[in-house]
Amino acid sequence: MSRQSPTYSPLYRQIKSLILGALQDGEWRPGELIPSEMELATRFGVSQGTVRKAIDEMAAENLLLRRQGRGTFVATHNDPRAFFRFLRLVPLSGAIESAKSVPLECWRAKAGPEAAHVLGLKGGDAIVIVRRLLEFADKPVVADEIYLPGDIFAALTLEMMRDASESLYTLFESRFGVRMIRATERIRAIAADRTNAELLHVAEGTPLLSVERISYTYGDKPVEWRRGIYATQEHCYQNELC
Amino acid sequence: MSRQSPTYSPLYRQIKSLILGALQDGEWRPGELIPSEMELATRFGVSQGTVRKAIDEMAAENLLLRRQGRGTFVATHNDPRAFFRFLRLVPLSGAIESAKSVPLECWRAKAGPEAAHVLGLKGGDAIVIVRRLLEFADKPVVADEIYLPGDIFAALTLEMMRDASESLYTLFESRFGVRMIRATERIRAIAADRTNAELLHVAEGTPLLSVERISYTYGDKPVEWRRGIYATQEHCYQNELC
DNA sequence: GAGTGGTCTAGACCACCGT
DNA sequence: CGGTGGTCTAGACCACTCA
Repeated sequence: MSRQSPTYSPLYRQIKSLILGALQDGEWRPGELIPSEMELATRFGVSQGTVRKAIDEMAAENLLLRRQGRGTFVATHNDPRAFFRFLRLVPLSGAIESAKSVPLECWRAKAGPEAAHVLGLKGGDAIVIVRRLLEFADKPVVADEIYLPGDIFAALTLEMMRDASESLYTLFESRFGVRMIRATERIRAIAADRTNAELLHVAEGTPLLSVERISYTYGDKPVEWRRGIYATQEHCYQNELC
Repeated sequence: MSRQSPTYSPLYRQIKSLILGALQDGEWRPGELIPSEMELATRFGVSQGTVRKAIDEMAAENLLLRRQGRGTFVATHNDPRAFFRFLRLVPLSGAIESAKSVPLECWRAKAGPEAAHVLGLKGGDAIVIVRRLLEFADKPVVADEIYLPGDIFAALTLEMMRDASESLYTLFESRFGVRMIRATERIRAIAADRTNAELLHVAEGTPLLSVERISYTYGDKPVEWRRGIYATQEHCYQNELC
């Protein structure tokens, strides 16, 4: 007889929202251990199975990482598995190469209409722009230009990126408390202009991939706009369809 | 005290294997309704919850499709959701365009070393080669060359593909009983040669995407090797990283 | 209203990890 | 050894679909 509200949401999804909120508030930082399922169950006043289902979904979305016998951890980019989820470039040969990030420039600017739109800012808001190279086996393969919201990344410097042995996203996590959750990429083929030709050591006019990425953090908030130019003479962008 | 075998597999995974086997044997065809969770539970002598967990995983892998109140169905490519999982090309404008497949050629050949290797055949084994165009808004955007194992696709003809209003993969399902489960794609940038330039109505030398796909059916068996040439003047390859 | 998948609970036991 | 996540069960009830 009693009618549920039209926007029915099962209990485990409400629990999921609560855990998500705690993550967003920084109650547990990336890489940290969160309370056990039983603890969370008593905290939220539900059964362990309900907490389990909430965590299951969040683990499937790569927000949490379960480790049997140890506990559940906040996912982090400081982990090879997460790293290759966001860098889809692999050598044609199949060999395993380590990537090295070479920061070139880092400066402040005011957002143009396009950057403002993508990042959810107003035109003229402060942004930070980074240019960097990605090298495989000491050869340049990717030239990135990265646009970041100025309010969050005001303190970012070239030195910071040079000193960091880790990936950029790991740096963003540890220094700025921003964790990238997901991203969309739009890929097109372009011809190398003079700048890209020099950076990537290819002839002008060489076909290259243009990979435009928008990255989102908790709450689907866009926090990075990036255009990567990929040389695909000896590498390719690998994707899984499933 | 009793020690499990070193290759421990939980009950629900064994159930999953049984259901997978039934799918592979064609007990239920793509699009068909499979028995209810309770029926499967009694059939396999386990609880409903165990069957549920097996089906959960298979639904997550896009092998099955759950529909509340109706039942669980064998996934099929005859479904827009599945269709766009395998065609990642979208218009830059964001408008929704319907794709149209235009078969050009279809002939028999013997597998060269590369095709044989990819498709798990012996060199010289029979294969079927298809060339076709994909048009968006009546303009050619993709030129595909498709290599198929001859033993399975011997009966494939150009007429068959012309008559089929559905997608190629839907045709493969209904006429050949082959369902594509997953695929890998390797993307590179190339310059248009004369053939591609004519097919796609672009100037010779225009940068294009080369998308090489290997598609797998049940049991991770490769059953399609495809090279697509994508024109990205007005479209782009869109990918989700998560 | 009957049947389906979806949620929630409670309890038992197992596999894994650190100490 | 104790604590964690992982599995399995049984049962109750809810939401959805279709005849």
